[in-house]
Amino acid sequence: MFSNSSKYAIKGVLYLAVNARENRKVLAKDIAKPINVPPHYIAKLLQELKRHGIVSSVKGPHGGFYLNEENMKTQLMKIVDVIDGEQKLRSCMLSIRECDNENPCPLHHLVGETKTDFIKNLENTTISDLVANIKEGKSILPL
Amino acid sequence: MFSNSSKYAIKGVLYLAVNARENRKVLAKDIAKPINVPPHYIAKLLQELKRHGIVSSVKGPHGGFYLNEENMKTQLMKIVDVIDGEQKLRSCMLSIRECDNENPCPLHHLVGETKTDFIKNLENTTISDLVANIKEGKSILPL
DNA sequence: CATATAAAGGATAAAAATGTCTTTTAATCT
DNA sequence: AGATTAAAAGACATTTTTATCCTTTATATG
Repeated sequence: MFSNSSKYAIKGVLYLAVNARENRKVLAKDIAKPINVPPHYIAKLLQELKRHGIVSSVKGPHGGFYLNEENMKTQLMKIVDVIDGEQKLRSCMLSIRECDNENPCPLHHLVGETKTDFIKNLENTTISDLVANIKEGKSILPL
Repeated sequence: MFSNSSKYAIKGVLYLAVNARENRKVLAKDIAKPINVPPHYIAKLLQELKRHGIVSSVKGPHGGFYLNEENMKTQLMKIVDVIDGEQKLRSCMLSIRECDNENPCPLHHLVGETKTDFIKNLENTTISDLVANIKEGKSILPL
């Protein structure tokens, strides 16, 4: 569906959403174990996410990563787009360029609304939505 | 969603379904161009599919690949399973082992029925179903 | 039976994804 | 200012996926 890297990125951001705040930053190396991702790997991904304004960070003593109020409003799609590129998700099941509703490839109807709905969900769901679900017990940690 | 290799495999099988029969076999190298897949690559994939009884082939003069009646009944899921492994498709969006309906990961509900439906479609749809759709003009070639 | 044909199989190469390590830069604290 | 901390950046290593090439085996045909 999407790459390991995107999964890692989402897990990292979600971990920050639950465990970090501006006055309670988390070090890259302390995120790695709880979300089950190699330390240097998650560090790289968080750097990239920071560059795109999806997470916040401060260097030096008492530094680390966190999400501010604005970051919490990030759509899941934004994360996937930064890491994998949105196109990867939207492209035809058989990678046929001309495939669309007018010219559907042989698998097009098999996916049908399904895929469109999924993408809409990624666009409409924010990090804080996911956190809300967790707090309401609708979904669970750990990652 | 699934790998390039699976896409190639599906395209190859579909091409055979439409263009080959036991008395009209197609050479591996002649499949490559119309489905837009490297010649040696599709040859490898067809070998693997043959091993699993998904396509038929004969060596030597007037040999080549084709689908018999039985092959036409292959479920799409079978192809994906042979090439990618079914598990890849079924696994949790965040690759969390314990994730299921009782212990849903934070993305679980986002996919919801959607993914289950898609997998059911792959299981219920056969090559001849896809060919029928093409003949009825519900989906289009080329690949 | 010899020869040509085409898949099968094995080895290798290239590219992309994943993972690790080292150095540099920025912030904090004494 | 100097030392320490931690992210940022860049280089490097490994693994997996994708792609190509060469040899072997099976089949048909003259």
